[in-house]
Amino acid sequence: MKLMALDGNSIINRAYYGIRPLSTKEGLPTNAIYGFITTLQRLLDEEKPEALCVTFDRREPTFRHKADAAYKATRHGMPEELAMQMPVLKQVLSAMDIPTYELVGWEADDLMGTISRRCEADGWDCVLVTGDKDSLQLITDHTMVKLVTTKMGQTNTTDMTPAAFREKYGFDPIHMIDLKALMGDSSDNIPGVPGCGEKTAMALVQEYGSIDALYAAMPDVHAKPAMVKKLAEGEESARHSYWLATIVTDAPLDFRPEDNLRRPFKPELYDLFLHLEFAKLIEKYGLTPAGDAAPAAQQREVTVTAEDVTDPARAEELLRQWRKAEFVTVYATPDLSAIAVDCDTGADSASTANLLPFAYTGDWQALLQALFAADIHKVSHQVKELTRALLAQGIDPEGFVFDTALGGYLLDATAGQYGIDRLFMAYYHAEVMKPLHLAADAFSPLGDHHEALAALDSWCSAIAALREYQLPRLREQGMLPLLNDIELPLCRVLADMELAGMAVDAKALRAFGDWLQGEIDTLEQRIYDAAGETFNINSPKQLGVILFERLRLPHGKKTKTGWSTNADVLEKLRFIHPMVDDVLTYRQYTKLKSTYADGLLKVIDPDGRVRTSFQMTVTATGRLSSTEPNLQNIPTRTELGSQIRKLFPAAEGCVLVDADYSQIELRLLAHIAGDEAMIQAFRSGEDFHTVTAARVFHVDPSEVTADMRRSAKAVNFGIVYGISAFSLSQDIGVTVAEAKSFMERYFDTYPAVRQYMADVVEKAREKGYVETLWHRRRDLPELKSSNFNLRAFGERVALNMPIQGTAADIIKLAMVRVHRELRAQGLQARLIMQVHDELIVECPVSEQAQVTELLRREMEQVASLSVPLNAEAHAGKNWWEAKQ
DNA sequence: GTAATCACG
DNA sequence: ACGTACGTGATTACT
Repeated sequence: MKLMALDGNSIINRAYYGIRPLSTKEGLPTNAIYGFITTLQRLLDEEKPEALCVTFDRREPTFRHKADAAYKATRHGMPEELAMQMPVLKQVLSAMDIPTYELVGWEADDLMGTISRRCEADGWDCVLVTGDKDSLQLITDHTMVKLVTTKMGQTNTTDMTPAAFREKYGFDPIHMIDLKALMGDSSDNIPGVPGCGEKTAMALVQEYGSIDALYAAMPDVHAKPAMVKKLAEGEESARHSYWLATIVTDAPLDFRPEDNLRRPFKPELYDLFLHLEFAKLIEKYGLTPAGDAAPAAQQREVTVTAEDVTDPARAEELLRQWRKAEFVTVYATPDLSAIAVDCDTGADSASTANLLPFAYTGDWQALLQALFAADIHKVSHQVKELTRALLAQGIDPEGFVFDTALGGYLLDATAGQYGIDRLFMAYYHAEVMKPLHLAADAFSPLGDHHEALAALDSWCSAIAALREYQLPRLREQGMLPLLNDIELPLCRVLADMELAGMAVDAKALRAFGDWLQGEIDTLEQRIYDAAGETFNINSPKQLGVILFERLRLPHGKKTKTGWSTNADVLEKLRFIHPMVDDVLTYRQYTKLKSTYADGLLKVIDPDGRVRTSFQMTVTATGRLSSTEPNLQNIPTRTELGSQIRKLFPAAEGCVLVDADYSQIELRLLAHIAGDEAMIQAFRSGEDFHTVTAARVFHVDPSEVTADMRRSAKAVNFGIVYGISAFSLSQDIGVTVAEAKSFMERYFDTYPAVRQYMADVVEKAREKGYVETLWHRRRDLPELKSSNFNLRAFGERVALNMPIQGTAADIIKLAMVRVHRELRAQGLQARLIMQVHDELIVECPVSEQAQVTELLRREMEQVASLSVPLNAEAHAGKNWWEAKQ
C-alpha cells in the first residue's frame, strides 16, 4: 500500500508563481488553486497511490518551537493574492474528501516526517511531494521524496530514492542534516559553521559521513588549516544547527495511514468549481449539480417553449413581429439544418420559433431572405460563420446588430474560449443546456427532435443573456464604435473573402514539390555520409546526438529536453563542420515541401482555389489569424521560398493588386508617443531607418553605412517589442554594453519614445489594462505578478499591444472601407486576402488602374494621424509579381 | 497532447 | 539576481 503526502504550502507556492494570474469575475484570484489541482492530478496519474493527504504549515506568532531564535524570521510573508487562496484551497480539498493535516506551531516538513515514519511502522510505502530540499533527509527504502522544481515556468518532478540521492550527493540521505549543520541555510536561519560553504561541506560529509565522525577526527581532518580552525571554533554552532536542521518525525499528530484512503468527491465540489470558474475541471471530472435528484428531462420539459414554424402564414405573422422588435436573437446550427429565432417582445413573448427546412411548407429560401433582411435586427453568436453559411446558400444577409462571440472577445481578448456555454458560465456561474446532438439528423423526423429543440431554445435565450451582460460593459469601456464600425461590418467582408479564396497553380506546385524532394534526397544522403550513420534528421533529439556527441561540436543554448539545434545555433556552427550547412538547407527544403507544397495541395478545392478561415477571436492584440490553410505565413524572406508566391496566380483575365502599409507600427509609435523628431522623420518621406541611423550616429544621411542602417532598423523594431539591451546585442551581434549605449543614444534622438515607454507601463499598472486608439483592450494582470519573468513579460506587452493593436484596428477599418467602395463603384474587384499590413484584391485587368488607386487611397485615408499613413499598391499576374 | 522548429507580419 | 523581443499556425517527433 502506498500513501502520498503533499507539502501544501510548497506546492501552492510553486503553482502561484508558475501560473499566470487568473481570477473569477468577482476578482478572487484562483491561479494557485488551479495550479495546485492540476499538479495534484498529474501526481495521482503518475503514482496511483491508494491513500492521499496534504499537510500545511501552521505557525502562530507566539510559538516557541525550536528555540527562541528568530526562526525563519527572514522568510517573507506570502503575497496577499496567494494568501487569499489558501482558505479556498482547503475548502476545495475538503470537497474532494482529501484529508489535510496542520498543527499549530509545526511546519509541513515535520508533519510529513511524522507521517512517513508512521506509514513505515504500519508497513506502508510513502511518497512525499515537496519543493523543499530539506525533506530529502527523510528518504528511506520505503519513503521516496518527489522533488518539485520549477524551471522556466515549467514544473517538473524528480523522484528521489535512496539510490538517486546517493548518486547525486555521494552520501546517505540522513546526512543531509550534517551537510546543513556545516553549511547552514540563510533562508531557514540556520547558522552552520561560519566560513564553511557548500563545496567544503559537501566534501567533508562525503568523506566523514557525519559531524560526529568529523569532530571525532579533529584536528586531523582533510582541510586547509584555516578551515580546520573555523570548524573548531564553529563546533557549538554546528551542533546547534544540526538540531535546527533535523526534521521532527514524532510530532503529536493523530494520524493513521488507512484514514487517508482515497474517497469519491463530495457533491459540493461542483458548486465550488462553478464559483471558481473551473469549467475545464468540471468537465474533466464529470461533475454535476448537487441537487441532481431532479431528472434533467423534467427540467427540459419546463423550459421548452419552442414552436415549430411550418406554414407560410404563421411565418409572415412572426416576421411582422420581428420587424417591430428592437432585436431578435438567432442561433443557427453550422450547417443551417435548424435556425432558432427568439423574440422578447410581442404577443408570444419568450417563445422561440424553430425554422426547419424540411418542416416548412412554404418557400424556404424566401423565408430566410426575409429573416436576414436589414429590417430585422439580429443578435447572434459568430456572425461571420453564419454570414458565410448563408452566402453559400445564396442568401445575402444583413442587419446583424450584435455578436456575442465578438463581445466576449472584446471584453477579454486573452480568455481564448468564446463558446456560448463558456461565456455563460463566466458571466452567470451557471450552465447552459448542452445540445446533445446538433448534427443534421437531430432535426430529421427520426432524430430526437424534442431534445434538439430544447437545446436550440436554451441557446437562443443564452445569447440574449450574454448580450445583456456584454452591452453595458462594452459601452462603458468605449468599445461600441469598435464593435459597430469595425468588427461587425468586418464579418461580411471576411465571409466574402473566405468564399472567394485564392487561386493556386496545383500543377506547378506539385512539380515544385517533386523538385524539392529530389534535392532533399541528395542532402539526406550527404548528411548520413558525413555523420557516418543514418538517423532522423527531423528529430532535434537525434540531430543533437549526432552534432554534439558524435561530432563533438560546441553546443550552445539548451532546451527543456536537450541541446537546441535551431537555426541560430546551427548558423554559428556552419563554419566548423560542412554538414551543418546541409542540415540548414535540409530544414529549409523540408519545411517548404511539407508545409507549403504538400500542405497546400491537400486543401485545394475542386475549382482550383484555397479557402482560408479567418479567426476573429484568437489574438490578444486584435489581429486576425488564418487557418486551414494559413495564408498569412506564405514564404517571402528567402529567394527560394518566395517562389511559392509565384504559384498564387490571378484568375483568368484578372490581376492581383497587392497593397501594404509601409512601417505602420513605427508610424503609430511616432503618433502615440508624440515624438516630434520621429514624426518629422516620417513627414520628410526619407527612408526612416537611414534617418534614424544618421541622427543616432550624428552623421549626414549620405554617410550612413549599410551596417549603421541595419543597427538602426534592429532598434526600431526592438522598441516596438519592448526590447532589452541583451536581446538587441544578440540581434545585431555587439556586446551588451554597446547595445545599451546604442539604446541610450536612440532615446536621446527620440526622447518622447523613452517617456512613452515609461508612461505606458505605469498607466497599465494602475489601470490593469492597455488599449488601442479605438479602445480595443487587453487586460494585463501580469503587471501585478510577483514573478519577475511574468511581470517583465507584462511590461513588454504593455509597450507592444497598443501599437500592434492600433495597426490591427486600422487595417480592419480599411478592409471595411475598401469592401464598401469596391461595391459602390460597381467593380468586379474582390478583396481576397489580408496579411496584417497587406491587402490583396483580385480584379479584371480592365479595373487594374482604378483598383490600385482606390486601395492606396482608402488605406491611407482611413485615419488622420500626426504622421502620414503610407500605402503602396502594385498589380501583377501572381502574388509574387504584385508584391514587387 | 506537448515540445521544437520555422514560416509570416 | 532573475532571463532575455511582440503576435500567430502547421508540421514533425515523441510520450
